[in-house]
Amino acid sequence: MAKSRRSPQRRKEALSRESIIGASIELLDSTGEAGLTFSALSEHLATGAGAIYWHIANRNDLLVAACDAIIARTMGEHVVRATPRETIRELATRMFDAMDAHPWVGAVLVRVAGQLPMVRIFERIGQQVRALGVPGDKQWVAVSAILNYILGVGGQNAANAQFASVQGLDRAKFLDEVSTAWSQLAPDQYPFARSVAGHMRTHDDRVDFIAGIDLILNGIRS
Amino acid sequence: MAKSRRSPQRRKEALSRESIIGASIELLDSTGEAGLTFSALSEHLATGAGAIYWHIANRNDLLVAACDAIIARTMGEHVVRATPRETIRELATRMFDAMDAHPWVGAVLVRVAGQLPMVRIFERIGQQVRALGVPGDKQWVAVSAILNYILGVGGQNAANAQFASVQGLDRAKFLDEVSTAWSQLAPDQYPFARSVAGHMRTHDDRVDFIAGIDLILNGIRS
DNA sequence: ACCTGAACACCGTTCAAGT
DNA sequence: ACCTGAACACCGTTCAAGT
Repeated sequence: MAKSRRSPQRRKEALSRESIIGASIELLDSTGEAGLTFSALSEHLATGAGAIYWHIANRNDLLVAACDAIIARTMGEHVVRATPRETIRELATRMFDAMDAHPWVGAVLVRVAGQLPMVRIFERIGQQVRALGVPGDKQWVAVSAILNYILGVGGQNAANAQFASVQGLDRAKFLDEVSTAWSQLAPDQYPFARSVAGHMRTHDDRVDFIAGIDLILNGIRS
Repeated sequence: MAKSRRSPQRRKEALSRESIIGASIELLDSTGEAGLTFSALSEHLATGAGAIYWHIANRNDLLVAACDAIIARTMGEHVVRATPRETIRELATRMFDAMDAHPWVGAVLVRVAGQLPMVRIFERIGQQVRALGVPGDKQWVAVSAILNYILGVGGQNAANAQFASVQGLDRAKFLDEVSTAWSQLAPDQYPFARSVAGHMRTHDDRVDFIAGIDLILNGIRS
């Protein structure tokens, strides 16, 4: 009110690490990992390309920060489950859903070994593995098995999503194509791949993912 | 002999897809994934950059082909083991060793869902899971669990190797640094990560990897 | 302290021209 | 048919100059 003049739509608020990360996530969700360029990002933020470097170190830093923002959200919310086993299932399912909603997360996650986003997941699952009563010297292997399985699935999902989007196919169409390709492999060399080609066409990724978690949990128990 | 003149050292034989893939693998092993550029590769092959495109479609095609060459070698050799379980352990161990010797393979592998290199591994493990007596409708989940675990570990190893090489550290020094970082996390937020920080410093990746495979195999049996 | 935007070095890919 | 190498479009990052 005191201000005599305001631009009709304030074009931007002060740039900040948070606003940059937020814009990056939007960009990553809509255009994939390759879509996160400094020119697209600076346009999105109505600023110069170089300005971004005042707040972040480099592109990789930005990618990890964006990934960590998703993971912090995903792992942050409280879990209300009766048993450690159910809690682990819940956490794993959340991870699946997060990587499904943001396919680039899976791809980034597999390259940030030992860094913050991974530690968050590791910690959360680790506490439950401990609560499960797994002896101390077996906890590392148990948690690693669950975590690496999640990362593997995440990477694959990211690859599927990227491959499908490059070809302009939706997910179902894409899986259908892969399934067809597998069913046409040489019968003497690829009998197993052929035999499960049909399953790939009809299966529910999410259900199979959780079945895999259950399988590993059974292995942990024994 | 009929030839009047030969260049003292024939600078190159005819370019071929195979020779390009071979040179790519050398380059990838020595300089990592970022080191595979068309300028480095064409220099290595004593040819022009554009010539390579006569034999391969693009950089990604080349990366997948290089990866597949390693996987074909790794999965190709015959396994002489008494039981399906031992055979799976052997195949998984080979994968670990291959990804350890060629860290870029893990990174490439997680992005080629459904394509040839992955199908090779899938098939090989699938046949053994079938031999294990797993019922038909559970085979997909069982194989996926093993495969995704391997991919997860491979991705992590690739990330570790790349991170370590960027910082000019050897693997042991690098793990030592991560271990120290984990042990300094906030005790109330990261009790589990802190508790296993010591294990990370001393553990044998390969041994723990196989322990994870055994854990999954136990889950499959139950 | 924070931002601008031109400049730099480098990259994958294309393509007219050669053999 | 296969190769050359200059040209193109694009990228992450830097930095002198502004406010």
